[in-house]
Amino acid sequence: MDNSLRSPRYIQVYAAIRDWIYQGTYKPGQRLPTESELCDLFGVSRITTRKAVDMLVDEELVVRQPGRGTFVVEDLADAPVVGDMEQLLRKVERLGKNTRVARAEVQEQVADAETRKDLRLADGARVQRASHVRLLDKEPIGYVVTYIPADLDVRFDLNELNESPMLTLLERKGVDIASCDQVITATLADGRLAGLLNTTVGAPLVHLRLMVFDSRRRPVERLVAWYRAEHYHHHVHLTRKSR
Amino acid sequence: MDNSLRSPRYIQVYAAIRDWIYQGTYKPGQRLPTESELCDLFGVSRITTRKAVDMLVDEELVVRQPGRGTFVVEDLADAPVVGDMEQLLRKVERLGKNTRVARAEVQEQVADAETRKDLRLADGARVQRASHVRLLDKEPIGYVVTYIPADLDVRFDLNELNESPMLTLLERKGVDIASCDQVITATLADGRLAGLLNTTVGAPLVHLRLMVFDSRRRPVERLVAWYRAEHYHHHVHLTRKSR
DNA sequence: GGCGGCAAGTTGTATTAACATCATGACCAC
DNA sequence: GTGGTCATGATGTTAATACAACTTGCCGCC
Repeated sequence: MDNSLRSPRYIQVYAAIRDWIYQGTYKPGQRLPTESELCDLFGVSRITTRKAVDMLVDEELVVRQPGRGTFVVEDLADAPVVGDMEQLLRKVERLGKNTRVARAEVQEQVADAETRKDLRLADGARVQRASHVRLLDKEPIGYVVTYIPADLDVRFDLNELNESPMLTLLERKGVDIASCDQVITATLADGRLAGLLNTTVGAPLVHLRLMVFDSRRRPVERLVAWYRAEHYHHHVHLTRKSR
Repeated sequence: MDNSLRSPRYIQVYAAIRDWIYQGTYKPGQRLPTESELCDLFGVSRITTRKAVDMLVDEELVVRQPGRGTFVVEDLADAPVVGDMEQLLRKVERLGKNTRVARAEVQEQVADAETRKDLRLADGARVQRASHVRLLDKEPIGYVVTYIPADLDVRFDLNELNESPMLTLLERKGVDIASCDQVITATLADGRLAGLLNTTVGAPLVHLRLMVFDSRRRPVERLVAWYRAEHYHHHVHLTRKSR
C-alpha cells in the first residue's frame, strides 16, 4: 500500500477489492482470499483489512460466512439500493403517532395466491389480514393492507392496530425483524380506492409493497399500500463512503 | 456492559446512545460525551466505542467533527432513508448501457426559478439543460431533464449524452460526487409527457427528483424525470444491524 | 493591539494481540 | 458403517496502545 497517497489504507484496500469484483477478477459466488491472505497481499494489519471488507459488506457486494470465508454476492446485476432498516422502523413509529386510522378491520382467513407466494405458504394456509385507512388531520392519505402468517402465532386485535402500525406491534411482540424489501411504483385510483381515499377515480397514487423478513430470512409480513401522491414523497438520501 | 448477553458490546453501546438520542437525553445539535468519556462510562475500549458510534454515523443520527466532538444531527424529525450512493452510480451506469436515448437536446440557458433555488444560484445565473427520452427496446420508458450549473465548467455535447447518463459523465469529468437526495412520488401524464412517452393522457407516472452534491455539499446536478409506472419499480432493500 | 505559535483536547488511522464462534473434514470408538 | 470428537482454519469480537490530523483557545512576542 502506498502511504504517500492522501487516502487511508483501508480505503485503498476497499477500492482494490471492489475493482476486482467489478472487473471480474473475482466473480459472483466466488470466495475472496481470506482476511489474513489479504493482509499479506496488501501489507496491512487485519483491522485495516476488516474495515475495508466491512465497507463491501455494507454495500452488499460481498457476504461473510463465519468459518467458511467471504464470498462475492450472486446477483450483482440488479442489486437494489441498500439501506438501514432502523430508520424505517422509526419512521413507521412516528407515522403511527402523528396519524390516525379509520375503517380498521382484522380477520383470519385463507391466504390468496399472491400472499401465499410472497409469504411462502402452502395451499390453504391461513393468514391474519388487517387493513385500514390512514388519516392525517382527518384527511385520508393512504390505504394499507397487511398479511401475517397464522403460524407465526402472533395475534392482533383492533384496539392495538388503532394505536400502532403493524411493524411496531410485531417488534413489540418479539418478532425479530431483520430486513425488508420495498418496491415503490405509481398507479391510478380505481373506484374502490377513490372511495376509501376520498379522491377521484384516476387520481395518481403511490403504490408500495413491503416484504418483511426475520433474521432467518423467513417472511413475517406482507404489506400492500396505496397513498395519495400529494401526501406521499419517498425521500432517499444517499452518501458515498469514498472514491 | 453486561457480557452475559449474547449481543456484542459495541451493539449494546450503540443501542444505549441511540436511545439517549431518541429519548432526548442528548438533543439535536448537542455534543455527545467524547469517545474516551464514553469508554469510561461503558467500561469498554475505544475500538468498541468507535464501532458503536460508527453505526450511528452510518445512520446519520450523529456527525463527527474532527478536533471538536460528536454531535446529534439537527433534523432528527423527518430524516430520510439513508443508503449508499455507490449503488446508485452503478445502477445508472448499467441503465446507460442497457437502454438508448432519443430526442436528446442540450443547451446553455438562464436558470428558471426552481432550478436556481435547488442549485443555489443567483438571479440570471446560467445552466446547461439536457433532456432526453430513454428507450428500452425502442419503447419510451422515461423522460429525463438535467440541469448543471454553468460555473461548474463542465461541458457536454450530444454525442456524449447519447452514450452515458449525465451522472456517469460528471464523474468521468472529475466532479467529486459525494451524496444525493432522491424524492419519488406519483403523477399523471399530461399531454406533452403522454406524447413523449408514447402513452395516454392520465397514465400513471413515477416522478423522480434528484439533487446531487459534491463533497463540499455544493449542488452539482439537478435531475427531474418521469417514468412510465409499468417500467419503473423503485426497489429498496433494508437491513438491520442489530437489536 | 495584533499576530503567530504552542498546548490541549478530540477524532482519524493503524498495529499487535488474544480469544470466541462457526464450519468442515479427518479420525477414532463403537 | 455410523456417529461422536477433535483439530484446523475461517470470520467475529474486544483490548491496549500509539501516533496523526484537526480545532480551539491561550499566551507570549512583536
